Amino acid sequence: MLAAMSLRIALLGLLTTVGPASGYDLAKTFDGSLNYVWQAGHTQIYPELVKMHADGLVTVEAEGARGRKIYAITPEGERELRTWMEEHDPVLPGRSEIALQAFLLHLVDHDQAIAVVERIRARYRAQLERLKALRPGEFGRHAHALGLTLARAGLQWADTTLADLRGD
Amino acid sequence: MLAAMSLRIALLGLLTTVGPASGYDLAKTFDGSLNYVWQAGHTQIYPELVKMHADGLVTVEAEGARGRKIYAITPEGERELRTWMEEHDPVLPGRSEIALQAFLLHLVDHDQAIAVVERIRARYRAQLERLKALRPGEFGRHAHALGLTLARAGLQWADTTLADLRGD
DNA sequence: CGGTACATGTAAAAGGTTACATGATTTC
DNA sequence: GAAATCATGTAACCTTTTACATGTACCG
Repeated sequence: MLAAMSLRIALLGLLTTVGPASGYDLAKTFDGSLNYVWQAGHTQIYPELVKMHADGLVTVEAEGARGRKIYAITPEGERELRTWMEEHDPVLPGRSEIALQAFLLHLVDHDQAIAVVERIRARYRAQLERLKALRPGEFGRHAHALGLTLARAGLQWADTTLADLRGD
Repeated sequence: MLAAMSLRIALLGLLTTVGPASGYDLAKTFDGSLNYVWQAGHTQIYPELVKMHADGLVTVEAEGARGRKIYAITPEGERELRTWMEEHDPVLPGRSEIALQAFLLHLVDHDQAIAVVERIRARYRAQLERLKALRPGEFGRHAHALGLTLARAGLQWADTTLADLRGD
């Protein structure tokens, strides 16, 4: 069993949380709230559901109009999900364009550096606003709190850095 | 020109910051400090340098012992790097195993939830310690500050969440 | 009957990881 | 002369993105 497969876990988690759903539904949910913690488009979700079906983690519970297929999690899928939560040691994101720009700030001149940090600030600001606008429950409560905390921290860094750059 | 290509930017940034270097050197630097903002192994770096050479962004300045090749950034490479810093709107990391576990916390029982958050806490703690141990200058000053701020925020979330879980 | 939302897919390319492979130089 | 480090690479595989492709049902 591979270490990654987080897309699988996200799908199994959604099926457990919201009950049986189609790939289309799951893609919408990704778009609406889960996308703050894990992103995936329908072109990744549909084939993955087929593989999960082959692996016995989900079943096709019903087929509706327009070829709609309703997937439900199986006991084996539940076991896989629980095992991952209990045993998987999560890794910190190892790539961040924002952190890379921060890292390379010294390579651009003073005014450009300010512009870069202001762009980063706007990103964190937008993230914070989007998270604040989410209805509670639309997003896992603890993940929501984590997202808010990290967005506020990023914003704080941007403000401190701008003050530093301007007042030198 | 594609939107991503951040590995290229990271390599160009390093060549500008530390001067001409071999793929081996660059891989070491990735390992030592840049890895907090962008990760890449030598198997990704070597072929990328070859492509960047073909695209005129770097030159092979010298060849040393053991087939060592010293790459230097070209004016075109400098232009590419500057353009990215000036124009690229950075995106927030869209996938986090930590956030995914936080999102799915409600699916495991109380004791397991505490164990999950403690594991996450240990991750942020280790990150914070590693960043604090870095000699200043070994890591871009602003990226270092951002890393510290985000690690402290994650730690804070973990502490708050643990208190919340324990005192219900 | 035209537009929007529903619903599912495939294929090619890009980005990233793991395993394999080779050989030179230095240090003890 | 054995071990560690230097130094570069390839191949297979997995993950993710982008572009292409198709057809159904509902709403006005």
